[in-house]
Amino acid sequence: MTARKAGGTSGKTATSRRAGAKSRRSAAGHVGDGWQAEKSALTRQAILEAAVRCFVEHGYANTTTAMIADEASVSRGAMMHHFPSRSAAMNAVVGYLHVRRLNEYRALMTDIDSPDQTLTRAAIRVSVESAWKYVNLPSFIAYQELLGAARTDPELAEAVGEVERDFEREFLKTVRSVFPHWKQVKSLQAAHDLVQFVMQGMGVAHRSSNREQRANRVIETVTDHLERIYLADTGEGEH
Amino acid sequence: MTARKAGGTSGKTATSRRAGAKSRRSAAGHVGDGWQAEKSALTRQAILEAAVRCFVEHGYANTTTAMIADEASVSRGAMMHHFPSRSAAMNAVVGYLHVRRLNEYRALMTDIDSPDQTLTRAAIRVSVESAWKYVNLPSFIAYQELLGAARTDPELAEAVGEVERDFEREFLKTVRSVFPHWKQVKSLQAAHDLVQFVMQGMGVAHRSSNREQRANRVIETVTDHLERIYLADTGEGEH
DNA sequence: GATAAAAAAAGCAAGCCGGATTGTTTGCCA
DNA sequence: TGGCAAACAATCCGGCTTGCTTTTTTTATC
Repeated sequence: MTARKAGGTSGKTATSRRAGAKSRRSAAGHVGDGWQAEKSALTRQAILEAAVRCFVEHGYANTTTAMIADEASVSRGAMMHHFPSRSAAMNAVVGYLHVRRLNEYRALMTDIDSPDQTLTRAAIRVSVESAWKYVNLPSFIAYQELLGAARTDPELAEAVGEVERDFEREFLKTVRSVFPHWKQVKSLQAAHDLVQFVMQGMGVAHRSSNREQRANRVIETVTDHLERIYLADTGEGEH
Repeated sequence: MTARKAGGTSGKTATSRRAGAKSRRSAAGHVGDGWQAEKSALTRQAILEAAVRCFVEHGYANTTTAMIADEASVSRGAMMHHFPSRSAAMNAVVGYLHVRRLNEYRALMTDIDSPDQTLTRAAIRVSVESAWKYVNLPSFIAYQELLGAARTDPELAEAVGEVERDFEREFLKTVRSVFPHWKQVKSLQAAHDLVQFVMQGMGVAHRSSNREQRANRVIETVTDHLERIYLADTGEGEH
């Protein structure tokens, strides 16, 4: 804060001359208030995206603030300006990833064109495959890094916990909108949970042997299962 | 890689390796025989166990060598004597955890007394619940920490990858011995994969809301599924 | 009321410092 | 000599401070 003040008084003459030159532009172009803020927001965004890339490549713990700044092509000072501390940046990434992976999941899910009246096995399968694609996305991997770190970091845990509730709610909402013919909310929730946990489990099982092959088999199995549940839900199985 | 050599094979049998080096001593004075080596092995063990506790409580990344030494009640010098570098210790922990969680999983699984001729639904359910218990064990959590770190740490990745193959093989072997009546290896493998991934997924989903409740529901669902597969395997479902 | 000068603030760059962590070295002891 | 203890050196990272440039706002003057 003292630094702010000290910096302000300096270089007045130079500033004044230039300010004169620019004021014309300001009057003519009427750029208005915002474009500094806009640029700022752009830098912010760049930093957050860089952070995600760093998480994916180096992991949460190995990601330093300097690394992020470098990846975002901004100085450490700029980084510091936008996020006064490392944890501030990390918390911001949590929020950024929240909306990003929500969007990406929705994008994957709404690719499924489900016939209006009935749910085909093909549609179920595509949705399961989408979930698998989802957990292989950078945004998921980065979020997983945060989740892992949050286990032993109270501050991060709070930030993550806060979005987690919202996330699950939105997640389920998306699924329900994609599968409107699925009547029982209860069984849909159960099905959704199963898929999510399986995919999450496969997602974090990086070093399993034959990962792809086993994933495909599991996808097949889960599709079978979902189809059966679905038929029980709409068909004879009710109650 | 040099660390790999030093610590790699060690995890499983610290004593045996050391015995080789000290053969003359063990040949000479049998009472004293090991006592130096034995004490050494004891310290080693204490360090490894302390490391696991640290992983669980603070996470892999936040665990320092000093922390481990303190938790194990040994000096940093002693720690350094047994494991010349941090990574050497970490690689050793991989080996230690490998045998430990194998044992723990077996212990959980062999608690299931399955009737000799047929597999009851109750037995299936207990096995699924065991898997759930398993992923909540400290050894699993610690291993998960290592797995996560290994994603971006080549050296650790090699150590983990090495035991991972063996682990999966032993895992499956255990399941087959518990469920000898399950005929088709293929479908048993698929079932086993499903259970493992689901549990792993739930295991790492620390911050989910209603975790316990949802876990129970998933356990129920998976039990249903397994029972059906099993019946298809042994019963009408040809082969 | 318009306009130019001045002040303030915002964005950004770079250097320094303290703390933490790791690995080394030296020495002690049974 | 093997097991171990403690001081030591080197490194790295995060946060703080300082200072410069550009933009926005205020103020004083015509």
